[in-house]
Amino acid sequence: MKLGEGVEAAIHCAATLASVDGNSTMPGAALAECFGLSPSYLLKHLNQLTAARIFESVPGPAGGYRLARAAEQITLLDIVLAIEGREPAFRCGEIRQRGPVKIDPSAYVKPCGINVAMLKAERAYRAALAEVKLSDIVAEYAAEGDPRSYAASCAFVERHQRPQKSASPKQI
Amino acid sequence: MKLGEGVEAAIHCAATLASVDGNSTMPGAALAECFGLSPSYLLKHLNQLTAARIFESVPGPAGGYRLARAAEQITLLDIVLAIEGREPAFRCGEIRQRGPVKIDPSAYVKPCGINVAMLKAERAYRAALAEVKLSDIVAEYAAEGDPRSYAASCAFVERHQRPQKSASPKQI
DNA sequence: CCTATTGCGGATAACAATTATCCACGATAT
DNA sequence: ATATCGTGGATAATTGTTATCCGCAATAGG
Repeated sequence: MKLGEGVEAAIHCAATLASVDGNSTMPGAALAECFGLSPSYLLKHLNQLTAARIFESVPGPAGGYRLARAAEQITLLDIVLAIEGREPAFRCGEIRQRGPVKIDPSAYVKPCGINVAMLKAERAYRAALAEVKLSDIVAEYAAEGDPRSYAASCAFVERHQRPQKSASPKQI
Repeated sequence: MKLGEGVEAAIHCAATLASVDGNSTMPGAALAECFGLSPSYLLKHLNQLTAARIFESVPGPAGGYRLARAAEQITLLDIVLAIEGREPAFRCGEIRQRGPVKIDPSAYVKPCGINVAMLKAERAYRAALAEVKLSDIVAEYAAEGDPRSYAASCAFVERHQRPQKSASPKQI
């Protein structure tokens, strides 16, 4: 059981975007630089987050990314699912009906008890992630993190964020 | 986030071994046949379970595998950790201190808040798995599963289990 | 209108992990 | 003695992850 590295990058980027002003944006290249990540690969993940409606993207010069909604409305689960996909970690291959023990298919209408237990555990995992809001992460960082580090992050954002002419797009 | 296929195989094998008589054993080849799995690869997983003291192995003809302790004393977490390893799914790469924002190392003595939240969620996952005993899986299968399927499984075990001469090894 | 900047998507390659197979070896019941 | 079985190592086949590149569309600013 392993999460891709993209998850860590995605959450850090989301936390960073949470502190840009109003509807300003931050280019993907700046986010990559901020964490020492390869820009070309990070863009893939930023794309997934945009597709999941967690980020919004603005093309053109002065373009970039911003949060699609308030940090209070984004959970760690949203981000993890956007990067890792929605399929459960445990994939039941129904091996119970693959050997010589296999009998009539009508005997397997009930889901495999093992699968049920594993999925239930994963629901607990996801529930725990859903309880953590992006705003919690940012608040904890501002309150508990080292003040110098926090100031450095804010300065970096200040330096790279770009104000937008048009107002934030209307909600559909 | 994905679990290896070995987990499904391991749990099914454990549940099967739970219904062998006394200190009888069942050969790995029989377990592989039971679920239509490749024998040579399944042996690797059975080995991991033996190393984790969940299974016991007996060499020689009439040898094979059996549970190392009662099914009530084995949880799904035990099995998952034996196969997947004990490292957490989320591996914090400390990317917060990899970009130009990085400052003095003394600013990063506190663990990253993101890592804390992710590890907490995984503890919830493991706690849920620890609550499910192998005996629960077997009992549920006997009570709720299709009677024909249950009978077929029992017959398969009957046919392949092998009684042992010597008593179960003493607990250390 | 032109240009520079930015996100998007596809194609592709480098790399790592998982899955699978095979063989020589030691143990042991018959 | 011999056939059966688990162990461990070596090795391949397969898949997934990580990373890079290039052409395209969008757009702010001159």
